[in-house]
Amino acid sequence: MTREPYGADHHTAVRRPASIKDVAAAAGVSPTTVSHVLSGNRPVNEHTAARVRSVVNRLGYVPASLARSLQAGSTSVIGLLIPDISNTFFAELAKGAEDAAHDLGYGLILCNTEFDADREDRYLGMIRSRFIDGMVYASGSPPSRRRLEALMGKFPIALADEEVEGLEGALIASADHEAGGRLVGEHLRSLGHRRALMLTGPRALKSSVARASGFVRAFGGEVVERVGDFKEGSGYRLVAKLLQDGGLDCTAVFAANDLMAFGALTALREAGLSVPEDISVVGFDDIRAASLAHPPLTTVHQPAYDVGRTATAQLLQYVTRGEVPPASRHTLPVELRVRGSTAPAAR
Amino acid sequence: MTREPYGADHHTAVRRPASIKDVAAAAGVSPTTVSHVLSGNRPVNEHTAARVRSVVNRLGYVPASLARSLQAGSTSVIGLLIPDISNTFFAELAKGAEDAAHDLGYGLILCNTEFDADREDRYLGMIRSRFIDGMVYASGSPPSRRRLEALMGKFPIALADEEVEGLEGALIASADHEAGGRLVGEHLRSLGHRRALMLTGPRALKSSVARASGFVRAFGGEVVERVGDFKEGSGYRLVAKLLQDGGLDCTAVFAANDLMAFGALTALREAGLSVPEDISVVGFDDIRAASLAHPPLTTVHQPAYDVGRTATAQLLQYVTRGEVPPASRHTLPVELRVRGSTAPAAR
DNA sequence: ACTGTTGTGCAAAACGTTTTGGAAACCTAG
DNA sequence: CTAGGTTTCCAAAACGTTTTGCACAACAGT
Repeated sequence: MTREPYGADHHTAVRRPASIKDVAAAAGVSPTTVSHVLSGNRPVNEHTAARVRSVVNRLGYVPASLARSLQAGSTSVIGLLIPDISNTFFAELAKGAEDAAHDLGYGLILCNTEFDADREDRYLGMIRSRFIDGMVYASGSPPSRRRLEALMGKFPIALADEEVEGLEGALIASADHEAGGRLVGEHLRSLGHRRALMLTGPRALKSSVARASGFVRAFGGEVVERVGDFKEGSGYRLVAKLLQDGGLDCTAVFAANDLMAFGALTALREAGLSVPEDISVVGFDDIRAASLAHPPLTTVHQPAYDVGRTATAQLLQYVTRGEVPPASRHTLPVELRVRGSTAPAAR
Repeated sequence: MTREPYGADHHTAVRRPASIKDVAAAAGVSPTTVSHVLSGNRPVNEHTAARVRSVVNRLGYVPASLARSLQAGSTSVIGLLIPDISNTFFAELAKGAEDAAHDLGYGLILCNTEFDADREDRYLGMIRSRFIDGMVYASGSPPSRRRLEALMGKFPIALADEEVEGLEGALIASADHEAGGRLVGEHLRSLGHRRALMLTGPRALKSSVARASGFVRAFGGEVVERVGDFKEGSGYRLVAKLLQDGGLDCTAVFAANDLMAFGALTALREAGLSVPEDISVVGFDDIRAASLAHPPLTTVHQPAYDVGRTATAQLLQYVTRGEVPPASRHTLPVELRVRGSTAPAAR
């Protein structure tokens, strides 16, 4: 019993697809001509072209993009490296990146790292092996800085919303964190607040530092700072701790992101304080839940979508020309969304 | 003035990377040997191997994965087609898919369609041009059925959470929508509710129908059905309309997803009704905002992550063997999360 | 001395395209 | 009839790997 070269083993096996040679043979022309017919790269006699096209249809021929990419020297695919796609901020950013990529006919590989350095390395390997033409990098787990630095000059990379410490010379698109902090500061000041608690994010992140400094400067009043980790639990713990250790001597809380703000809200509620009557709370990011929460959270809207879109569009501008992008900064405007969690300072 | 072949135009141009030939030449061996050294596919004299490795390092040689893929006949990349990555359900699903892909060394291309048929077509083209080895399909915009059907037998495709109407013979992973509806029915019944409003999703989606039928069967009481579109606005409008047209003659509302439930909540609140005292509300999905809302929403937790992970893992099982997956169904368990939006029926 | 066996490395084919320099045939104008 | 132009198509090279068959040497066992 002979074995067929392809398929027929069982109906589940994938059969060899038609190649350009098959089409050429069936149409009685050379592969060159088939290529020209399909690409329109050079004129072909209309009669021959029609015959080729009919064979293409009959055989269901679709050019192998791999071979095309190999020849062209680029894949029309880029990567998007982020820590956690289930975080709505990054999901929005991804959406913007995907849109920008799609507009220029590029594909986008989702590189979700879960903050895992090995995983990040593996994905960065895709750019070194030239499987992707570029990378939009939005992770910023500090240990990866060195590796990134080595790649930066050789491959097209754009930084989205992360100004990694010590990484100058990069193409960067990010929200105006400083301005966001400032808006909050002005808002609370105008409501008569003079003493506030600020829950910051990790000190290593420039964005985190910028939010805090913008706030402190604009607020003018007294600010107590506590360092969190951008997670709900840390907002809860920091506030609960303060409440327990002899009370929270302030009329407003500014958390450097919404998640921590929610944690703070829970802690305050549990302590019998009501928001915004007793104390005002402000977040940062404007995630979906912010407007749905009770009370709806006053927060700084971050243009996550635009950050992703801008970073990607900028990157592609250079990728399409086969260039490594030069240093440049694109700062996107931020907006204060005043909702129900802030009110005039209690007296 | 002569033009250099690569780079040196300006420091921004990408220079030609070292190829296996360059390495071979520099090490005084054949490309074959270099390949064997790196792949370990055949033994090579340790002395020669060391020399080759040193040249590899010196030149910073990284094999071009494109060429490798072309030769191997597969790219180790699959696609994930979804309508909207910024929807937390799909973001979770994507996370599961990405994890499963990563485990087997596969990359994942994000195909976000925004429910746009053209966009979907373009992405499906990637599988026909064999740029991706398979596709996890989670969109289900009805018009694409025919196209999908044509692909199904020829390329590896898995359906995630969408049992597209009339598309049998597929590999499917989905949550147990029917059971979810049943759980809600039982819950409300046990709280003494006898008359309920059900806000369903589009009739064309099997999942939507299953949620409703499971609910109706288990609830037993009287059910008024209204068809929505899974968006917040439709939940709001449907309830507002009913309230206006002579009152809502029921003690509970079951929305086929959380977003519509939020819309319903808003409409009820605006009408002066309080939840859950006057009327209970239940959602479906358990998106992030559900637990943060006020009152926290009772809902059915859908294992989005597992759906994505299972669909992908199953698909890859066949992809790695070069087979098209056979029909099979993987139903994942669902869980009722009882929170603050449901209470015993008012009398 | 013959026959294997093992170790080592290379040449060439193959994967499926696109691109480029001509060749052949035909036309046109002088 | 010839020089130059057009039209139409093809052969071959190139993209960068992996795989396979083979050659050559060295060495062992008989």
